[in-house]
Amino acid sequence: MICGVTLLAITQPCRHSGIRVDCAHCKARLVSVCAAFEPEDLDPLQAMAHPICFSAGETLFLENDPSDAAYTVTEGVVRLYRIFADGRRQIVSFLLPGDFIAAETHGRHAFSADAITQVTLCRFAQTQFAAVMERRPHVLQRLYEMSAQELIRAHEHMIALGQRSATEKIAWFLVTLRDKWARSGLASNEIPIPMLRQDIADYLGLTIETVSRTLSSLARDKKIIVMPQGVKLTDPKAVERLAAT
Amino acid sequence: MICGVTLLAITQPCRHSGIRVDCAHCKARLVSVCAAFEPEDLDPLQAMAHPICFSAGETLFLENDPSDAAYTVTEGVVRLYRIFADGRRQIVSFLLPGDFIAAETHGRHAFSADAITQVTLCRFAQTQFAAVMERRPHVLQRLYEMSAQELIRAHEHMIALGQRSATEKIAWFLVTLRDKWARSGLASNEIPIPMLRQDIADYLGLTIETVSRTLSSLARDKKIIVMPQGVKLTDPKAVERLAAT
DNA sequence: CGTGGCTTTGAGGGAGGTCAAGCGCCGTGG
DNA sequence: CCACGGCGCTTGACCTCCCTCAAAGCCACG
Repeated sequence: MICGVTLLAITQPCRHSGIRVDCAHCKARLVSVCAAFEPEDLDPLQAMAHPICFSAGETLFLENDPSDAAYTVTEGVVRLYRIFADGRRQIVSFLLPGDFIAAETHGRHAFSADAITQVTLCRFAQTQFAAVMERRPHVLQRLYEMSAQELIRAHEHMIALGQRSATEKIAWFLVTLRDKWARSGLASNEIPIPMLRQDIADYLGLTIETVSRTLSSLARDKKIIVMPQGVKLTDPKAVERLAAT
Repeated sequence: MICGVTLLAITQPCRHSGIRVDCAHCKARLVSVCAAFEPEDLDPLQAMAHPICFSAGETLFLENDPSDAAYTVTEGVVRLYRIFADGRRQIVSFLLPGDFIAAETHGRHAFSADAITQVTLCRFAQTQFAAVMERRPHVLQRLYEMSAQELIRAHEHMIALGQRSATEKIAWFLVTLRDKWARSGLASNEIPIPMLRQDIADYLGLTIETVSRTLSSLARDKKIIVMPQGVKLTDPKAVERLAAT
């Protein structure tokens, strides 16, 4: 069954309090900022990490909301986006477990975010976080490296938006999403896709119709199989060739 | 005369050695990483900063070149880009004085860069730079902030590429370029544009013909005046409205 | 079984790409 | 000094890919 992990997450109840933080067993730790803390030195991390939980569809925050915290996604998928007055929406990135949210200017969020599936986050209050970094430069170092990495990803997204055809965009989306899942331990050519067609369209600068048509066309060519909750790459090489990184 | 600054830079001779670093009088200092150093504490900065100079058209480095340094642009304009096997090119950003270059993965440059005008850079050897940051966390802090800021700019570029029409893209390009120049002290509605039409096209995901047609159309509507080395916004409000940030 | 949200598919149109020609500017050489 | 050639830019005509509008299918839920 495809997307077992995601579906499981959706069906679990979402409790907003009373959850214990357990950094030692956190699946997201090693791919997140938290990896800057040694396993035998998790106490200060655990002390300032506060878990929050959102159901699918809930809004984490809106653009321009005052921001006094940073977050690490520990479970679920988040979309980060900006909306125009006329309703156009650009999804800037999909956040998976391990991803860090700190994009803000002058204490306000630069983008809106909401939960695509059920989501759990670790919340770090800005002041505490700053204090910890003061004493542990390598945490800041780690944060900087992650941000630089994120910048490179953003650049590749730009390439996709600016230079690729609809088919290439979809192929690129599938391949990069597969690799992102792999990073959080789900390495497979069966790619869970919890987001709606509209999300994919707004991520790639296309319309839902074009997304749908393109997926159908790839399926007709026996390169993929479209499933209710995701896509299976039956000819990964061909799809990767289309993605043309 | 429009673009006096840029033209001056182009006509100056480019000497590759024998230039003294003078951080105290560097125009780019206050907007770059170097702002993390106090005015009375510029010696360590000056000690590790090595100036390099490139003529218009020269390549600074190519994608995948090993990278053992970071750079700050002190004069001129640089384009950062990636090229595909089939010749498509996406320009990821234009770097102006004060901008910092450190985008790399695993010691290799993630993108290619070359000089659009004559360019001078301050080079910081990776090892020295890392050593300084070790002792001065606030430099790292500054670097992180700049990188986060850059990430936000990249996201806005993505929005431009994904959601905007040709006219909106051009308007956005003009407005943001104007504001970038303003940041390095050249605040005016007469915008120097040292880059070629092809550069603009590859930056916005358009063709040179569309760039040209769109500029002509904006000029016909009396919103701008197209000049040999740049563009003058005759109706800044209208152009800003089109840019629809 | 009906309703509503999401997706797929089809038909037609338009924004921007492609191809091609011509212009303006500048450096070079006769 | 002017003719020539090259490069970058502009403009026009045509075409294509993707968007728009519309309808129908699928599935979950009441």
